[in-house]
Amino acid sequence: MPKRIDREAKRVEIGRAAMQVFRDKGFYRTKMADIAQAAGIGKGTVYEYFRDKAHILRVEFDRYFDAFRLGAMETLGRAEAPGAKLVALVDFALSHVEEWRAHCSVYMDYFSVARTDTKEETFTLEEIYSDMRDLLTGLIREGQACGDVHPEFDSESTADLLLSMYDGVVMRDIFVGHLGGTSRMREEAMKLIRNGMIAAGRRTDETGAREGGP
Amino acid sequence: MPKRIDREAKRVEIGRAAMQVFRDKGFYRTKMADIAQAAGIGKGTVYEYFRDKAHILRVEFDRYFDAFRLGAMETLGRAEAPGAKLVALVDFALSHVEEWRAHCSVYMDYFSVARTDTKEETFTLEEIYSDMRDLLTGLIREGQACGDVHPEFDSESTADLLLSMYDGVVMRDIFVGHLGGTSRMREEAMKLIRNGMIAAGRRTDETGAREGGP
Amino acid sequence: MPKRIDREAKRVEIGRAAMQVFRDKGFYRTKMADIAQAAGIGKGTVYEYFRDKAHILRVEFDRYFDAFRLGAMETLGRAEAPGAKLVALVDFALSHVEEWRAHCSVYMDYFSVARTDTKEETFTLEEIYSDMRDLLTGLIREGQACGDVHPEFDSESTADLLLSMYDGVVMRDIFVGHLGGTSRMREEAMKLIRNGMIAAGRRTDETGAREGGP
Amino acid sequence: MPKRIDREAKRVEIGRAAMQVFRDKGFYRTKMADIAQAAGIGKGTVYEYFRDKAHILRVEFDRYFDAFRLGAMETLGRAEAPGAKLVALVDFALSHVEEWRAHCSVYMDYFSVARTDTKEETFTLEEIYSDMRDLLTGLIREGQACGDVHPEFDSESTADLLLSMYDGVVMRDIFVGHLGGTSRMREEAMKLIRNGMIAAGRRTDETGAREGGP
DNA sequence: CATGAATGAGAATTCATTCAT
DNA sequence: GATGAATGAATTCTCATTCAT
Repeated sequence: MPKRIDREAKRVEIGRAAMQVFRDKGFYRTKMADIAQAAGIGKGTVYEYFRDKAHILRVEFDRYFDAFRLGAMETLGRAEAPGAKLVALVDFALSHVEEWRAHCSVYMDYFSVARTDTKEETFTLEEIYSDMRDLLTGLIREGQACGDVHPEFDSESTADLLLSMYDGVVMRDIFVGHLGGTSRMREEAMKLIRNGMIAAGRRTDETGAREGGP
Repeated sequence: MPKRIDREAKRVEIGRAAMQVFRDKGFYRTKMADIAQAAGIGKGTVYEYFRDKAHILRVEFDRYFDAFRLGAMETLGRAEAPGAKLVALVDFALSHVEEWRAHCSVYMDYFSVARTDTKEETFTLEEIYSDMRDLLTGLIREGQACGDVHPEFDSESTADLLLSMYDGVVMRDIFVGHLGGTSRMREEAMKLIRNGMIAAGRRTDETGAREGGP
Repeated sequence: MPKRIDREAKRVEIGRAAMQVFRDKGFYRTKMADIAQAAGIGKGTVYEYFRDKAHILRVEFDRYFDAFRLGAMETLGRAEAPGAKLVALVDFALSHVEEWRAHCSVYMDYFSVARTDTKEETFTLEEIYSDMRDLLTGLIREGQACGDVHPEFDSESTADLLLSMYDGVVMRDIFVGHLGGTSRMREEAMKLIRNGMIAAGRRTDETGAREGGP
Repeated sequence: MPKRIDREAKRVEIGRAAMQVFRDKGFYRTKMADIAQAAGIGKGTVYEYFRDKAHILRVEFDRYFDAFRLGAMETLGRAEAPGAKLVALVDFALSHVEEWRAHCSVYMDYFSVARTDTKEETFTLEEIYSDMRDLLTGLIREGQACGDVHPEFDSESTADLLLSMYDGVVMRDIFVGHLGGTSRMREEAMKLIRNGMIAAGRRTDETGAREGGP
């Protein structure tokens, strides 16, 4: 039992070290030796914990996506109306980016590896995008049904757009790189969505009232 | 009397073939031999036209960014008011994605290579982002000054957000992959921005009136 | 608990094998694969011990020159008079050629590589030539001052000439190739130098008296 | 007929240009393109005049050795006694180095190529060395027979030694590189040989009397 | 378990040589 | 003849992965 825990702790430690290196040099330019060195262990030892280089990425992003899923569910549970849920979800997603900055910097590489991997390993990517897309589409439809969301928006395309915004913010972080940028972008995004999509008079959510009635 | 060849045309041709392969297999998994084969030429010939693999990417994306810059300038020239310019610019940017789909699919790899390149080659990336950011920031400020744009938006962060949306849409294309998605996302994005950022009563531009109101 | 290996011993072993191949095929025609095969190891393993092909040469000739330097110093320590030192030094140098035949055969390639190397690695060549030239020049001058050496010789040019003789003997070995040639050339060289440079009556040294006479 | 001459002139011109580049970069690092550029012609044109890269070397050194042979014969023709012939020959050989400096710098590469060439082309090298060795051996023997040359020298080994001196002086030039060095080395070499090998009282030759005696 | 020495498949790149114009 | 575009054989070098200790 303690063994288990030690092993798992070490795996996490190696994963963290690897992500750090991926972030600095990019996945493809990172050598297993770099990872081993960063983790302070021998080259062969990495293979005791991960099948191969791509596996590290996979495991790390499984953690990332699991946290995302969990947070998203919690967020949805806390809000009542569809419009509020929608806004809260977007807000959560962008805040998630801030919390997982280390992973975001490597996101593109994960994308690239997931997309071009030849072994047919399962990468969570397509699945979670599909899930989130369905979720958003449903929320928009419900929101429109109850008058929270402007009816002029096409639910599917708008869901795609929101996902794209999320992706874009993730990428942005890689470039601009200075802390705080994401947080402020998130605020603007929230304004944009509230103003642009949510019907006036419904723009209140638990994140904080933005517009108050008459 | 030697063989006369339009080197520039051939270069473009090889570049096109390379982009095709990059799109299919990803930049890092693409071998120079693949490119040569796709272009129907010998392996060594590729090196007659490009210094190395990354150079192909660089040249192709220079073309991409040049076209972007040109189109953006033209777009700005056609609109009058800052708000209209802003909307038109976003509209153009998203339409550019549609036109240059082949490049967008490889965008992430360009990102990755540009970011991690060890030789100190010049990649246009940072420069154009910086330029566009300044441009957008300026437009938002002007728009706010003349009442076109809601004053609650922070110009810099909002510029970043719009750039992120652009990046996100570019990426999206890689995943969803089916044509038309981008076009419909663009429409939703325009609605969102008009509704959310542009003051009511100013939401008309040459792209088409959306809300008139007396 | 990992595999323990005497890295230095293995390095020497690979170096030896490489020199053998260089000798047979010449440096430029030798492939890393040849060296690996000759050393009975894998291609990649060579790179664990040497940066590249030229590095092998460098390391091997560092050993050669170190031995030369050491031997030269010892030789000088054993002789008393300048003339005797001079003669003993030339004698040692030529005997060194015999001992290091394997290296001499590759000497020209070392020359060539050292001279044209593009990376700015340090090759010992210029340094040791410069050192030896100074040493010889000094000895000749001292010898002339004390009457051991004929005064008509210009010390610097004669030092150059003696170095050239050394180089020539090194090269010769490559061509003639049969053992023993060098040894006999050395004898003739000693006669020539004793007769030609050393004043009669001083032609005795510890290497063996040649002319005594009252 | 004029065609012939033009062709030959151009061939010489290309050869000269090639030697210049070989001298600067070394034979192996020189590309055919470098040679073409240095000669101011197209890459393919070089092949109109030379079979391949090694062929340029071969042709150029044929010219070098032809000149050597011719000069040696003339030199021998001018001297009378064996001792004088010997001295004159060595003197000529070293002066030849001075005259053909451009070739000497490339001598080692010629050596190397000649030694390791896989196609079984004829390189003059072994032949001329063998010829010169025989010639020198003969002269020494004759000189000893008539009392010109000290009897203690072994004719063959001494011939080898003299050849080695020649080789060494050729090499030296590559390193030291400053003009004049060779000329002064030659003077010292002549002193050494006259004093060391030639019997007193016979040390006069057409190059100039050195020792008269009372 | 941990390790790092060994490996060889694989990719980039070079460049002598050919040959259509 | 002259040329330089095209080529692919040849070589270097890298690095993920294995495995004996």
